[in-house]
Parts: sequence; C-alpha cells; structure tokens
Amino acid sequence: MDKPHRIRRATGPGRPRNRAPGLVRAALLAAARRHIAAHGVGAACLRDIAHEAGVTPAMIAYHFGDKQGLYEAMLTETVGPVLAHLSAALTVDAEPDLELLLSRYVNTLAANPWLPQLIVREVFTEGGAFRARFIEGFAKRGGGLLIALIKHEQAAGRFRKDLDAKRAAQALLSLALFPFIALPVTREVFGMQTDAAWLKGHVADLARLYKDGMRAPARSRR
Amino acid sequence: MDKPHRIRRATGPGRPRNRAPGLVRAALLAAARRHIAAHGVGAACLRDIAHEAGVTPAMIAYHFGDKQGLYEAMLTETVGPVLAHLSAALTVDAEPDLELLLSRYVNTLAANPWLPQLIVREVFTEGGAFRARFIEGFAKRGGGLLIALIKHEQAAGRFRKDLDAKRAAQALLSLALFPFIALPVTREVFGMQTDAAWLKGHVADLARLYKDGMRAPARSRR
DNA sequence: CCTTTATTTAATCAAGCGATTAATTTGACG
DNA sequence: CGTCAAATTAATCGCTTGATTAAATAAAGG
Repeated sequence: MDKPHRIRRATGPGRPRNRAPGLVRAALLAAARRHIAAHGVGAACLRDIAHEAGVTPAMIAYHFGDKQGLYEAMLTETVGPVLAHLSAALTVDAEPDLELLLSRYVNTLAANPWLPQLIVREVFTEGGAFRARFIEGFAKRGGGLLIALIKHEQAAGRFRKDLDAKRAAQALLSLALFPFIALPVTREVFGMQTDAAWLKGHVADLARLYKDGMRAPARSRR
Repeated sequence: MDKPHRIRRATGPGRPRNRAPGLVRAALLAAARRHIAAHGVGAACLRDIAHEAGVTPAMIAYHFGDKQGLYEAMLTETVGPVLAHLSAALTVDAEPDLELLLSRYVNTLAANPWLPQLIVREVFTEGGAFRARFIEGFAKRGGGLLIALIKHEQAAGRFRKDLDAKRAAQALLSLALFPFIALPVTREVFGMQTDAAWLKGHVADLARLYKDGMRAPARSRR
C-alpha cells in the first residue's frame, strides 16, 4: 500500500568479477581525481564519484576503506608521479636552459589540467591536510631548485646580482604557473590556450621577457 | 528520565534589541566573508558563521532569506567595493606610471587578504555562480584596461612592439597577483611577506623586471 | 498600562552525506 | 561437484546540513 515504487528486500545484490582485475580501483581513482580537483575533497561526493566510476559507493569502502583512504591513494598514485616529473624538469645538471625548462614545466601542466585545479583547491587554502605535505614534500624542493638556478645564472654573470634570488624565483614561478591556475579567467580575458602551438609561442615570450628583465647590465649607463 | 541534559520546552527563546541597529547584519556579513573565503560557499557552514557572529542560524534566514541571499549580500556589499577600488587603480588618465599602479594594486590585495582567497575559491574553479559574474563584471574590464596600458606604452615606444599585448598583460597580472593567490606557499618557500616595507621593495623589483623585459631595443644589435 | 511590531531564540524537519551490513554472485581450487 | 574466498550490491544507519516554525521578548506608540 505505502510506497509502491520501493521494493523491499526483493531481488538483492551481487554480480562480481566480470571486469578485469584492478579496473574498478582505477576507475574510482580517475573519477576521484576529477571530482576532487573540481570541487575539493570536502565538497566531493562519494556517491557521485562511485556513479561516475560505474559502481556503488560501497566499493570505495571495500577498496580504500573510507574517503580519506581514497584521497590518500589518489595523492600517492596519481598526483605524486606528476609532481615528481615536474620536479625532475627543474633539475638541471650541466648548462641550464631557461626556455627548455619552462617548456617542460608548462607542457606538464597543460597535459594534466587537473593538477592546477587540485593545487588551487587543496594547497592555496587554509587548513588542508595535503597543503603541508605539498609544501614540505614538493614546493620547498622545487622552489629551492629554482632559487639555485637563479643564483647560478647570477654567478655566471648572465643575471644581475642586485635582485634577491628568492624574489626572482617567485617571479619566474608566477609567470609559469599563474596562467594555468587562473585558466578560467585567463582563457576568457587574455585568450590563453593550452594547445602545443600556442604554448610554444607563450614559452618563448615568457623566456625572453624574463631573461631581458634579469639581464646583467652591459657595464654602461646607470 | 531519558535525556536529563535536554530541557524540553523550559525557558524558551527570545531576547532582542539589546544591540545597535544593523549590528547583527554586519557581524553576519563579516563572519560569512571569512568563512566563505576560507572554505568556499559550498563548504561554509551556516551554523559556524552564525556562531562566529554570536547569533543563531535562524538570524541568517531572517536577515538574508537563505544561504544564497547571504552570499549575494556579501558579494555586493563587501566584495564589490574592493573590486571597484582595484579597477580604479588600473584607470590611468594622463601619464601611466607602472610602478605606482602596481603599488596600488598590490597594497589593496595586502589590505584585504580575504579577496585572493575568495577569488581562488569561487572564481578559479569550475561551475561557480560568482565566476561568470566576476569575469563579466570585473575581470574583462580590468584586463582590458591592462591591455590598453600595454598598447599605450608600445605606441609611445617604451615597450617593444613584437610582443602580443594580451600576453604581455597576462604576464603583468601573473607577477602582481600570483604571490597573493599562492600566499600559503610563497610565504614559506620564497619568504613572501605582506607588510608595507617588504611590499615596497617587492613592487620596485617587479616594476624593474617587467620594464626591462618589455623595453624596446635601443636600435642597436639583433 | 496595553497593544503592536521588529527581533531573536530553541526546537524541529527533510534531505544528503559517509559509512556499515547482510545478502548475493562469480570464479578458483580441490 | 562441493567449498570457499573475493567482489559486488541494495538497503540502511547515524550524523550534519540548510531551512522552517512557534514562542518569547524588548522597545515604541498611544
């Protein structure tokens, strides 16, 4: 009589193992990456993530324990490798080529558009658990590499020495990262694009602007 | 017998008008600004906002209707004026002074630290209601002013002409805005600070870097 | 002193959330 | 062919959220 649309204890659950092993787990991680990058961990809904992965929310508990477990797995398995790649792009052994370095950095960001979103959501924000780990485990090392690069160029006489290396490094990071962080705005206001052709000119312009701005004076006027 | 801690229908509610008129409203707006900037509209909790303002959540319904009404009031009454001030800083009438302009912009950001947080939370993110309004009502006009400024300098022969004005404007905005957007990181990694003394040197460095990077060649080599 | 109006409260509601559970199916192994 | 572990589901639980409501109070006006 009441609630005819709801069948109580009728058919029941079940129907496993049609899929390849690890497929559900991977689908959940991919869906979680997109949802968490778009809405943040707090606002991301497990039901939506599971629905996008084509399974029920209970699978998250089965494969990852709870929401935090899913978040951790996403960080270590999909964010970590990309951050490591980004860090490696900054590691210059012999002769640092600013334009090549910028190109690697920018193209990694363009190839993983969820990364800037995730950083915005989970790092540039008060009181996130990921924030401290990001700063300690990646930003300080990456920033240190950048500062060392500036100092190296200063010592080589290619960059002027009257500018604090930390500030110069911050400026370089601003130029490289901001357009991706602010993509919803820069795309509409400045015509920012993320295809290879556009990025090539973009990197060339950035490198030239920065190099000219940092160039040591040719020992003439001033 | 059951639940001795909960007094059922004992004292009852009430106790109005001890405060100055408009005080509750202002307190709610201030608390909302801080909570929404810190956690985003979606994750901000009305109970927490009301608690911080020293009233009950029902006051939000009374003064603003619902959560959306509180959000709208916050945008028009506290965010709008600061954005207008920021836009006015970009409006140069006679002779544009890049360093003065940067100084105004940066100091406004430093004086309202909730603004970069709010932009990060509500603009640099997919599918927010404020995002479209921010872009149409502020970013496009502000960006246009910046682009016009670059073109003016190019026409005057102070900036080189072989660089797209839109890209040059985007680079300038990157330098000015990113350190504040990423403050949790830039503070720890690059020693970013927001007091007047530090910002003064910061603005001077940024202006010099940008001007030198954009300077038109003195009609010699290359 | 009585009435009225603006403000504020405690209590409650329905919806949505993360998490848990019992039931069920599939494949592997003997 | 029977047994068992792994994987999956529907259903449900407790909690938090945004919103609503009836009651209560202070001040103002007559």
